[in-house]
Amino acid sequence: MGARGGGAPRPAAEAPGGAPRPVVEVPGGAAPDRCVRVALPVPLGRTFTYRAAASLDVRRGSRVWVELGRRPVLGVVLEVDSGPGDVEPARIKPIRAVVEAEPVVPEELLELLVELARYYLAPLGDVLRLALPAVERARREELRRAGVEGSERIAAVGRVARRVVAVEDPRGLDVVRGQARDLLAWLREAGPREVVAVASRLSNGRRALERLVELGLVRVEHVEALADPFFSEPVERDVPPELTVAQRDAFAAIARAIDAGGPAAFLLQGVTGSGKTEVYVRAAERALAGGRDTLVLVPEIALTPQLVGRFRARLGDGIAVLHSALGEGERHAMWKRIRSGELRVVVGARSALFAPLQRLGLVCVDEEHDASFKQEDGVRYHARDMALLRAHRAGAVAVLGSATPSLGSLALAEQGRLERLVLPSRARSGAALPSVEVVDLRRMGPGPSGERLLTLPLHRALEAVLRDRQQAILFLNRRGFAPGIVCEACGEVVVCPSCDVPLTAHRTPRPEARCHYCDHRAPAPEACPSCGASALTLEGAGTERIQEALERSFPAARIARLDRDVAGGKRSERVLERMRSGEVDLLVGTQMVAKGHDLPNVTLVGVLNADAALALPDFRAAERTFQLLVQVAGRAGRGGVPGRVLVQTRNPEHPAIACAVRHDAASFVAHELADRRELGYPPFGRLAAVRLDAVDAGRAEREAQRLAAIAREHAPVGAVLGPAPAPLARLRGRHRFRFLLRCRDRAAMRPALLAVARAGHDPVVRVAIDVDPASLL
DNA sequence: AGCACGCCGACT
DNA sequence: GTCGGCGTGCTC
Repeated sequence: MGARGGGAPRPAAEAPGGAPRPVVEVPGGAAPDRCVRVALPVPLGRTFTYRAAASLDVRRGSRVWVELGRRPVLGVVLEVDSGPGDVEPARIKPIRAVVEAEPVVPEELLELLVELARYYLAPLGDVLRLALPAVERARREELRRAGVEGSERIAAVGRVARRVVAVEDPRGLDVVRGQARDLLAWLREAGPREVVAVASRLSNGRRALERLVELGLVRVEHVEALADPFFSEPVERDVPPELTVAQRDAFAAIARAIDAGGPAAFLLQGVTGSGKTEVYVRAAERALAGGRDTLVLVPEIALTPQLVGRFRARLGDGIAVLHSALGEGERHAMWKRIRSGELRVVVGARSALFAPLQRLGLVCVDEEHDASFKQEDGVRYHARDMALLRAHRAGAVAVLGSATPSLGSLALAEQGRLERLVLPSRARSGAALPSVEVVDLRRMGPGPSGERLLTLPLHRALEAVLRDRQQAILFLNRRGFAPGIVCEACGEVVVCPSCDVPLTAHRTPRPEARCHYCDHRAPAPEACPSCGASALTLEGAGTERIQEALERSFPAARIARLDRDVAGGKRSERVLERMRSGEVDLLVGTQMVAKGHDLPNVTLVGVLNADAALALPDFRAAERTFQLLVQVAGRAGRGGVPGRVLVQTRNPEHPAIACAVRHDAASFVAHELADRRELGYPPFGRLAAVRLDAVDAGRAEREAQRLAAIAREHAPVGAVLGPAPAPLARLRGRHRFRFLLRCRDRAAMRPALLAVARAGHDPVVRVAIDVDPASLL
């Protein structure tokens, strides 16, 4: 085929920045083809060049259907008239079709994606797949069926729902009576609704609806269903609460920036309960009023139903909620409604960063310190950092909110790159900060229950709570019954066969030994796998053991446990609901109890072992511990009753613990920043980790040595640390090594990372470059 | 990543 | 004699 014809390819004629020039002449004097640079959803670290017939309307951001090898793929045009580059012109294939000329993502977002790929050394194709719903990467069959004009059909996936729309009509409401009249009034007021919602609203809703359709007052149209738990129940609009003085000041500053329409960035620092959400909501209203869209990022959407509820209650249903429970079709439907401008506020976790809002004016990142904003596999981006970048690019206002801001954000505030806004007290009057007491585990034996972590002071405090019919939360960052299974006879610890980490003993629902790093499970061993003696004991305590001990000591109390074993995702909300309604007196749990749930009758919080997180081999261990303690302590005394927090530790003088106890964030930050400065760790330097793993330890190590040597050649002296076995030296049967790059700034680090990325490697070894690692584990 | 091509074992 | 295993190599 191919009218490649007489167009003798010119020698690559390009001067960077020079006038774009046609490279392929079309016989007969027709307008010449252009070369177009296209990003494809393949994990190759480069773009591809295609020919676009002059008649095709292609622009930067257009989606095009091209052939890669022998398969059709959808790509995104990055550059029109790019010239052939160093590709032999004869090899350049034509664009098969322009799926839609209108840019698939806003220019600002496309720039972000390109920049993100560069920053994290990730293939642009991988980054594109993050940003486009799966359907947008359509497969061969779909493309075939869809044909050239097929963008709509390619996209038509997902369930279809029926929606009722009031028809523009000069007649008043009085043309109908009864329920039909009420219904019409509601539809005209509230806008389109799904048929299901309409029918259930009135006792005889279906009949009323039929009547309105007969009269031509409403129309039923087919749309893609939302089928979303967050939308299943209509939310009553609520009245904006009055702002505190601090909220008003913070909002005023943000509103000024929004009105000015320029980029600006704020750090909104406020303890839990100080009303950050209300500031976000008002800022979103302000942005909407000015014709700009809002993006709200939260650490985990399942844990923030209150925040979502608040947004819906105030802004109505024009909100997209993106969460992991959405199916591919639903996600896609949502994506399209965002892109079309129908939904102008997006609330979601990490990946919502890529929501195709057209006129972004406000980006809020709630709980900005939360580590889950960092993607830990695939493209390892940090959603908070990229949110700042996106906001800046889009000329939008960024608001990072937290009770315990990350040191990175605090450093940015000090440099004046974030404007700091502080909400000092709790919005609800009468809710004072709890008193925090230290229990020194070194001087404390086991309490009356016989359990070491239920010390006497804690035991007494629990008794008081139960006596006063209040509630308590006990926090222990360790699920299962016991974290160690040890043989009394030979001293061996039972470890996971594929991870070399100690197995955790579980008792419920059945006695088992489980690995917390892979899915290994085995029936609880009867005898020592190493010496055969029947002398295994369970060392240490996890949440299950604490729950058991509490049940023994307080038989009358109603006790619940909240961790990944009892409550994955949705069920955690049920446990919390039982707590809220007073069906539970004592709640034992892991991280999950620390997040911002509002439990007004909780007056006691016990941190059973504050040292657990401190012991991790990670330069951020102290920061994490401090944040965790402040967050957990924030669970106490949110109602009218003052709260009490007991922090059990063997390191009472450690700054992370001592400062958290005194509510003294400033001292902690000063201390920790001084440490980081001395060691050249972020925020005073840049860090990148190169992680390698393979089944064969020798090959992984050899590759680590080789790549580290390459990095050393391209990095400042002393910047490469390692390689060394990773803290979890074997995981899921693979041996892990890593080395670190620690540089003054990004520019110093980049050549070494590029060299590593380009070096290629032994195919049995997996290599991942992690820029700005969130965890060194 | 896909999807080809390519070169060695058990089946109609 | 073919179907099919996944090794390796390329995609403008």
